Amino acid sequence: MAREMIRHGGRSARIQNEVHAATRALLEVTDRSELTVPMIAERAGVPPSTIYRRWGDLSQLLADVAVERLRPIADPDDTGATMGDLEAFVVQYAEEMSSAVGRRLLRDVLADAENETSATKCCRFTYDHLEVIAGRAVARGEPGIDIGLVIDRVIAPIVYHILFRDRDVEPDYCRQLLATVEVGGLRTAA
Amino acid sequence: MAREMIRHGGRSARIQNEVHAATRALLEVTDRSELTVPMIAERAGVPPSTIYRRWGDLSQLLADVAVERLRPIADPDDTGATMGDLEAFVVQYAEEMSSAVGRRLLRDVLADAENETSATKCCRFTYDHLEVIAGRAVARGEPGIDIGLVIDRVIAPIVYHILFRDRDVEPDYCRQLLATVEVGGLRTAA
DNA sequence: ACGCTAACGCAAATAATTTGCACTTAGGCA
DNA sequence: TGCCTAAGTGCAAATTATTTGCGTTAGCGT
Repeated sequence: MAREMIRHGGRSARIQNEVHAATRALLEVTDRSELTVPMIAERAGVPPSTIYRRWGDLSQLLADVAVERLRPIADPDDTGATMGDLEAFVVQYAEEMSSAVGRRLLRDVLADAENETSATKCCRFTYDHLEVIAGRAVARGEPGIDIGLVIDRVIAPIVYHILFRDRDVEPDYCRQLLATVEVGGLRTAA
Repeated sequence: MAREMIRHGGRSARIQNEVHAATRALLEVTDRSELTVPMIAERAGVPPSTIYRRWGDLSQLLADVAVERLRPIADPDDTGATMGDLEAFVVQYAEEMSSAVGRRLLRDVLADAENETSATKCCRFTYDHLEVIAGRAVARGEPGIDIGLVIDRVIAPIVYHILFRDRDVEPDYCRQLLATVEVGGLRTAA
């Protein structure tokens, strides 16, 4: 039987939690550039070799931790109206991602050269959130939103400016971006 | 005299060139994840300590090399018309950046946690290119282009999709993005 | 040409990463 | 339920990468 056999429970899971927790805790007080695997291992109470075997190297571990932190814990706020939902989501997204912590998470996710699935997962989170908002719109009988258009017009510029630090992404700017998908009643993508 | 005293010529410059060349050469045949500083040092004919002292670590060296490779060697093509210039530039930009090499360069630039100037420099290149095109437009008496708008509407989505790998950025898609800044004769940003 | 010192090369010391082997244990199966 | 098997772990030795002190080389300003 060629079954996959990947362990999820018990010790394995406990170790994953402890390593993740140790990483998060150390990132609070340590610069990313002086964070090391042995440091995390000691704090988590495991030997370094366990971390190397399981995650490969520091950047992959950081990417894994970052993805977990970026994973949404709840659906976007329901404001009762599609544009309200969008605005609430986008403004909060920009605020979180442009913070020092958020920026680091974004970079950790992108830095991980192997396992490009980190980046894919992370952008999936955004897509899923927008899909929930789109679903609500339909349920309410409002015109649906074009998710691809929102990503291109709103999310992408925000992420670009955060990554390249060439301008702030304050709420007003986010609303300006959003306004461009609103014209003509959330029209379909070009 | 509190002059800075940074050396640019002679040996120092030669070493920088050799290390850069060695890095580029090794990246052709080696996966980024198995590239090491001692490897580059040997190929460049310098001791590893020289690299560590000068660049700090591998990711900073890779970022430095990436910035140099992204630095434009010439002004964007002059097609005789503003939209033609823009289209030529954007399509080529997307093609270069979405290749395996381009994607790696982009990530190397962003990965470097210290010295965030790498990212800034790199996005400056794009801005400068657009400024040249904008300057030509004015010189021809055509309406000027809003560089911020082009970045938000065209460059940012392209970069986003390349980094997160959630869709291809083929020429047609680039032209669609460009079309949204063309409506109303290159109108001023929102 | 001369002096000053940034940048270098070397090698020893330190730290990180890899690896073989024995052991533990999650999860499937009887 | 209680075996069985291999995924996952811990340990420690071997390897490899990184840091650092110190003497030397060579830009650059005078």
